[in-house]
Amino acid sequence: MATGRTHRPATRSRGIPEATVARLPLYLRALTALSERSVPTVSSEELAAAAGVNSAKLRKDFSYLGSYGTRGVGYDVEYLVYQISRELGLTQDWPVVIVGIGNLGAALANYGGFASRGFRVAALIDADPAMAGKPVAGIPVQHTDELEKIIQDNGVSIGVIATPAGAAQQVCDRLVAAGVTSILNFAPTVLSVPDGVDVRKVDLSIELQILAFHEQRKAGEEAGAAAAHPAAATRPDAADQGPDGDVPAVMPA
Amino acid sequence: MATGRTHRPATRSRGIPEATVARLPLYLRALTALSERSVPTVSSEELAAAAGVNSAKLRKDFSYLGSYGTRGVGYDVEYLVYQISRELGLTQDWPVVIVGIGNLGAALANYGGFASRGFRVAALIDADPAMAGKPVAGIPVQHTDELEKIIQDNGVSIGVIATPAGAAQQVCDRLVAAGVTSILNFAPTVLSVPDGVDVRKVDLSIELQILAFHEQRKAGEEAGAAAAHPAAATRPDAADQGPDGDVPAVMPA
DNA sequence: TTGTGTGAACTTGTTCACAGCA
DNA sequence: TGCTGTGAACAAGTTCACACAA
Repeated sequence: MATGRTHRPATRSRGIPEATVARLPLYLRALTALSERSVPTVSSEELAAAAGVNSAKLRKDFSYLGSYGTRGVGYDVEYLVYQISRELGLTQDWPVVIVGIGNLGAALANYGGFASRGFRVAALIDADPAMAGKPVAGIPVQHTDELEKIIQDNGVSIGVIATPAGAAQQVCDRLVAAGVTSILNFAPTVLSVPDGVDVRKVDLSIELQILAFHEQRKAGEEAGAAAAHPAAATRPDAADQGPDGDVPAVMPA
Repeated sequence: MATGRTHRPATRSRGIPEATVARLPLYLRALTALSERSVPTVSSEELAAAAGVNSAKLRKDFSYLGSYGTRGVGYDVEYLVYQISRELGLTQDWPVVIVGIGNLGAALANYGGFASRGFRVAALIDADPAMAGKPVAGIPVQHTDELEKIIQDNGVSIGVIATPAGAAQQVCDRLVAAGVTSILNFAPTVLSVPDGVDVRKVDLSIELQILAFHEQRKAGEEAGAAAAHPAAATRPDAADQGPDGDVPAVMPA
């Protein structure tokens, strides 16, 4: 166990590991699907398969939240959905603003999963005066000049930056100054923010480069097993999606 | 990794930790910016600040690549750009297909950073016959029927899935069967793939949920220091971006 | 019997702090 | 002198394996 002291489950579990937090949405999605199919209970094994992780990890993750399962049976789907939602703070409504309504911003505005789970697009903001008033995904775009007012009037604490890289830091500074404390950044730039503000970044080109690295490695390995022809031994049921490090790598000191 | 078996091919000493690989693109971007400003050398301290990490980590990361710095001086920018590019496999050209040309697919197709660094959009594919032939970002959309042919003709090994969740697994299976071995998945679904295929996922709603978790926690902590008014102590140089940060999400099969 | 919950072992990643080279 | 390169300490995350509740 992490902290020496045995913590009380039910209410406030201090210290849920970050890696666990990052997986809760995954479990939640799988559970929601089960819930829609009116499945009453799941075992860690089944749920883990659905979420693409292994079952020991899932059980460990859940143990940080409390003891919500029943030995010999499994987890109650509805109950878990509720507990995880609460833990993630999704039982309340989070107004979100999207800044930068280009291709990507529009895609985000149209993204359905947005609204579905506690998030509400409070406003779309763009620097181009020609965009002002034009509706995107049914929401009229507002000009950057309104940014501070929008944030304050709507009590927005989460902002999404989908501007070009050059504008991102400036937009970020204004968001933060206006009271935003969590930022999801799609611009390919490192943002600097004061303490207490969370930034998460999503970066297409970084993801591709990581894939290229592994791809290159595979190509260099034309010696191993039945490589060479991927089309051949397609066995589409590998199931276990979750763990992250492929390429364990030898690492000789 | 999925099956207990640690697949450890005969590949040489190349044991670059996954966490390091995930940061190399960051360093590369910072270095490219320096290169464009004709800066000849950087210290680990400066480069680390530009990339949003701390300098010890950066030095450790570089040490896995080799000894490319000069003590007392720093790193040669051009040389490092080359070494990292090579390590990431960006000295070759990677043809990529994007499947699902909705809002998001179009945004991706238009994304400049795509082409800039070794990646080339070889084709855009969509299931809607009405889309066929329509140019997006200057590239005509092709129908899903052509998928296998496109992959094979262009030697594509990296595929981007930007379809609705319901179609993602099927598209994935076809991509893999046709020879794709790396997939970047934007659909909110767990994909199952055979061993040897890498999947990385980008999921807006997961990112937002993680932010909501931290946001909720902040709200519950209204006791701490300078609470309530973030606008106050703005100190825009906190530098280190990834506190809990990246949480990549490599999902090998 | 079944499947959760969890100490304990293990693996991976980060930070420290300093030896040693330019 | 200044900054890299790296062993060693530390921290976080994952997996194992089994006691134990239902």
